[in-house]
Amino acid sequence: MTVSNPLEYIKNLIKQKVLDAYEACVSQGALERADIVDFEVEIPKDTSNGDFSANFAMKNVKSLKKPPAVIGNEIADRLEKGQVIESVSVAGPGFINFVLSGRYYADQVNNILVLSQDFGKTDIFHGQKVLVEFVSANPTGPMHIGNARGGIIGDCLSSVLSSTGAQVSREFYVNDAGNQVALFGQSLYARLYQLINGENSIEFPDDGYHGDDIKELAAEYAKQHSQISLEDKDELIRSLTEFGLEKNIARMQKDLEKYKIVYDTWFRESQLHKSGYVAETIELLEKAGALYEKDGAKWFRATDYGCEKDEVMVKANGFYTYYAVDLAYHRNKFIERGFDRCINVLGADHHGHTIRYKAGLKALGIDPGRLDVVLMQLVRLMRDGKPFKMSKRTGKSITLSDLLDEIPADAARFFFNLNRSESVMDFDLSLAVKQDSENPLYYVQYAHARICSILRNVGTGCVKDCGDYLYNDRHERQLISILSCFPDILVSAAQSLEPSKITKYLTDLAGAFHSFYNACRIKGENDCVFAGRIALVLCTKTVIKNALDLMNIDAPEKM
RNA sequence: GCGCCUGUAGCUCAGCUGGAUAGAGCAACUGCCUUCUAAGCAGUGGGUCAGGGGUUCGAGUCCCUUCAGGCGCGCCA
Repeated sequence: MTVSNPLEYIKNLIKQKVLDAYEACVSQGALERADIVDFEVEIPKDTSNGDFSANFAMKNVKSLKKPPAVIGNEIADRLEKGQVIESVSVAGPGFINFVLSGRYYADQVNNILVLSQDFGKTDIFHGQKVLVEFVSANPTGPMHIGNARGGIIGDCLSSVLSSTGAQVSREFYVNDAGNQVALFGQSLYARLYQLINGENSIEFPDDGYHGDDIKELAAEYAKQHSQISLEDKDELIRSLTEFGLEKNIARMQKDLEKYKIVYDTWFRESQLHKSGYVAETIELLEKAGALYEKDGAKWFRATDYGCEKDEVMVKANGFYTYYAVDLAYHRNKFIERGFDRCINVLGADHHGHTIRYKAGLKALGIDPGRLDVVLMQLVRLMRDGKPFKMSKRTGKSITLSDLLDEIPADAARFFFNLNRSESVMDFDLSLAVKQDSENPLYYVQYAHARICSILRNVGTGCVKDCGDYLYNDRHERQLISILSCFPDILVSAAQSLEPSKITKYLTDLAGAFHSFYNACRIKGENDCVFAGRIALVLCTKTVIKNALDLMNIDAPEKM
């Protein structure tokens, strides 16, 4: 028998044993019968107290009308020991502490060996069709460091959700229409004009894109088109825009690929316009009576759905607002493409969108609970401990492409997934470029390489499981406990939409392995110990590999 | 002004949805390679969990409040 989530399994088992013991207390008159308050079985912070602890006694002080220490002892006296539970004690304010047997630890190891590359997978979100949209940078310029963070959060979150059984699609939403794109075209036109007729021949639009990438695009266009007519401005802008967008989109795809992010779909905003889907969405709102006209514009009664103010959907000039298009896009995800759940990874500067999206969905008759927004605080760029501004406008920012020229994709992937997304992140360039032990990725990868080296040196023999070995060393037990948590970590990461739990976990796991390695020898030990420890090393290798695979980071055999 | 996020060791951050003496990494100091990878391990020092109230057996965690920082509040996207 294999257990996909051993941590959950053992917690439930202990919980049941406690309840059984309580029944025994009742039938023997030691405790009165009462409605039991739900309690938790947890791994104590300080494992010298035990492998697991239950807070049954404290939770039920009121219902059982006895001090927690008394309740704890009555329960502990009647707890059935055996294959799994080695000893029980009561400590502190009334915790019932459990020490588990060597057999239990051996079972954990064998379970992982059997499940192998499937260890970690669960089915809590089985069958759920999920769309994760992330990065979605404007195709009007290069991607910045913030996109690097959003990229790994979205990508890794997608993998985490897959591991829990969800059917996940990764999507990049390409804003290839609208005001920004028009401005992009005008900027390109101005640069091309200047290129042909001189720097001061035409005024550059005030709110245009000032970056050097625009100049480069214009120059490239000039090189590829021998006949350029500046007279037909509209046609030229159209052509330039198309040229620029395709170049930029292709470049983003290339950069993201280098960053090891592969999308299932690159969804273009323009197709929502072409197919009339935006218009259709507005009509639906109209029919639902959620719209009204004011000052020549069409407004959505967002205040009826929990927002602070109403929103313009169709501007007085007849164009749709960004919000209207985005709402149509979300309707498309849920209705046209049938996703059960959609997750957007957004920069924290967009946090105001969340409530508006949800309001719009509600008005369209779609349950807003099906949309989740992961807000990611922005990355603050530092150099030598001092912050410096980045701006797409001035074009002086460090792009994702620049970054990946400096540091390996794996290091960047690990680094940007180190902190939970809600925390602001300082990114010190001078530090990140250094590829030394300050990067925690190497700590983790080193553990894997070290394991491979051990296996090369001592061989695995014919070890298929841990044999008769019972794990009694505290380093072994600590390592096994952490290994067993892996599926539960993935579940927790999926539920909280927080993929940084994986990097945290990997660091803990690597630490436990390094400690074990220093405390316990393998080579030269008798056959029984040898088999047991090789089995444990194999497990560790499997779990590190599974976790790194999940993050799409290389697990090196040598370092 | 209103709203969202953040405040934990010198620095970067965890803290498992309320549990035991608040933990890691980096930096500092002390030990450990003629034995499986020292990119490692073991140990020491370092804290008013921003401040103040409250809720209860019990608060870094929940509520209120003050302070500090970040970000939003366009017929921009």
